[in-house]
Amino acid sequence: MARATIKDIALAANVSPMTVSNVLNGRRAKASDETVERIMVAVRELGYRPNMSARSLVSNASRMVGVVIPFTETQNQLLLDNPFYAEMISGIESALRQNGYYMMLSGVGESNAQLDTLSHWNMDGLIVLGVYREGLYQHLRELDLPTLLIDSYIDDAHFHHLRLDDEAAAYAATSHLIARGHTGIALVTGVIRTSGVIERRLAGYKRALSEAGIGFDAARVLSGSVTFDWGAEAADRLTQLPGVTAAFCTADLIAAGLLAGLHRLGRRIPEDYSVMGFDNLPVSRMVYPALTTVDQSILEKGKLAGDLIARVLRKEAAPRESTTDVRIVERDSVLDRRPK
Amino acid sequence: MARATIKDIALAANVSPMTVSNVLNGRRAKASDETVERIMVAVRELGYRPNMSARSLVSNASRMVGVVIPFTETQNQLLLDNPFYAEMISGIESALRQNGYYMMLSGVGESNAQLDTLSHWNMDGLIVLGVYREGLYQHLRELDLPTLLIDSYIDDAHFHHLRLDDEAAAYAATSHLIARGHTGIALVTGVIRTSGVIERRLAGYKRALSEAGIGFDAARVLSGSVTFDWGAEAADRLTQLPGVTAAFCTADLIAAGLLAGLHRLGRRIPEDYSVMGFDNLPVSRMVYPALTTVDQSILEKGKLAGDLIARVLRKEAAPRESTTDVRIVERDSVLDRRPK
DNA sequence: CCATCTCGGTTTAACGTAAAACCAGCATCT
DNA sequence: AGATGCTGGTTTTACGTTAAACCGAGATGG
Repeated sequence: MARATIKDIALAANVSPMTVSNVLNGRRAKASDETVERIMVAVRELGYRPNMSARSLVSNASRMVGVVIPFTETQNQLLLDNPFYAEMISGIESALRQNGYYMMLSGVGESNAQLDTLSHWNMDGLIVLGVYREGLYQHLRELDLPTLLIDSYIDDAHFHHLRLDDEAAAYAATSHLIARGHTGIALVTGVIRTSGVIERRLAGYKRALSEAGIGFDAARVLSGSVTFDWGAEAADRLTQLPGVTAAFCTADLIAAGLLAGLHRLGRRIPEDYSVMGFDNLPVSRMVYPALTTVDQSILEKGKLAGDLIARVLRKEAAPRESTTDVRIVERDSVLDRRPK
Repeated sequence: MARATIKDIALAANVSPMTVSNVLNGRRAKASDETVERIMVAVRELGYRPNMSARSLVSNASRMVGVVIPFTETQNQLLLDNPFYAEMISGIESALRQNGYYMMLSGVGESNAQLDTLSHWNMDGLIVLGVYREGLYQHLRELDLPTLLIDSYIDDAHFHHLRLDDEAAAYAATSHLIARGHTGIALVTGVIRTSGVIERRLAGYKRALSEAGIGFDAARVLSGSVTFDWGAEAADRLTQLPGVTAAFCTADLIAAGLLAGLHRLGRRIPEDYSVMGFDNLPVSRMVYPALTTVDQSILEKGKLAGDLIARVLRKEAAPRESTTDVRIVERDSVLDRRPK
């Protein structure tokens, strides 16, 4: 026997299909209690499951939100092995679900093909994580859907934004090190793209130095990629730098690599070098020593993103731009050098 | 202007909608090159995007495979923060995409609600990661879809299976420690459910001991959960055990915790305790010292899973049960105690 | 020379659902 | 008494696509 449809229910409950539809979707309270009861019995007995394809076709909506994350650069693979994205997605999914929406995950790499697949499924809205080439944003605009960009500084009224105050966060982290007596502070970071997150963190780093009367030295900015391997490599560079006693890494993944690299070179942490991370990923507790880091409560941010897009989809008032807070988590990777 | 439909294309190319459909889907080569060309031009000019809802409705298929992972126990949240699942999903998605399928991710917790949502969308097949209560499998059977279970020992001809030889893997790991002169070997593991993965690993551990003439001591089996925190806690228990010089953890996450716990207690690794993990997660390289572990190439396994279900959906011959291989990765957390 | 096949399509109908318009019967106002 | 509104529905139509059946013209076969 094929799956029961709304018509089968109608037949069994002796009403019209439209009444079944109305009752099931809680529209216009146009049904007597008795009718509702008959319908519900039929639904249960026939094991009715709504057909979302049909619903989506006729209503031109899907109750699905597409979530876009980058593909890895080398292989065309979801960047889920980056725990940052993984945690964010958990948060998004959770909030969407509680708002009655469903998540459809898609990676995006060089082509827009995957984005198209999303659009073929009639997404109600989109959440886009991370930074992409400009062409993608053009494509997003053309899809003309409610779209929330996370951690992106694209300037366009078409998009909603969720991000943290990267400048202030980097300022806070650098100041944390300065307050503990460090003056030789390196910045270990990913690629500096214009108009991006890292640029702003660099600005915060500079401001903290400048306010403390420490001169900025471009040689102390080590720029690579947001990976463990780059962190490990950066250790070699860091130890060449005279006068440096601390490193602020703009990602925990980089910091973890730096720790490993410094171990390899026989340096002690935090005695020889203090290290700060960024994100407060689970891994920051697992490395040795546990990382002092900037917590940006990724899970909460993801949930907020889900709530925001749900608000937009319900046509409720929602801010065009939202900013989340940041907080420093002290663990064991930073030495207090101040004289007692 | 609304999105162009197949009818608009038909009008513009001066053919019937059916011909457009046939050309676009490469069915029965029933179109002259010239017609194909005209259609393609129209498709490009009108920016046609297929409507999957309509397609799915009429063809009763979706080219989507549902991927089920557990929710966290405490909150109802995707267990994506477990890098094991994250990596597996990357692999699955990649393979599905290459086979022309799309992935729809869903968490499952206490209720079957989320599984129902999947079924409302007309999934073509399912991939189920991890172990659940029996009720879920009953529900899965009722959905009557091609279903691949990963790492599950449910015995039912209705399902396809993909797993590794857990007994042999644990045997290999334990033997690795024995070969390096260890005789006091603890097993630190998650919850031992009947008919589960861990039970088999326990069996492999026992067999290795027995073949080496080492007596099995139940006190040396520390069972908790597959978390960093349990590993950290287990350090206290481990250090109470007389004669123990090594621990085989059935997950890298546990091993990472154990390392942190032993550091806290001032023990050196591997000098005081050798530690082995399982999975070869990225984190196993990041901890200090880097973990010797059992690599189960999760990404490849995920890809294999995607390929397998695609084969089943194409009605090609596909094995009911597949087993993947395992390999030991030597790093710095195991001491060779054999006399030189 | 008639039957059959192939090519390049067309026509018809249907998938399951919901929006919109409609309607009968009764109660209520004025 | 006629207009109006409410209750509890029903009917009609449409969404975009594809499966299945059909068809005319020319080629092929015996």
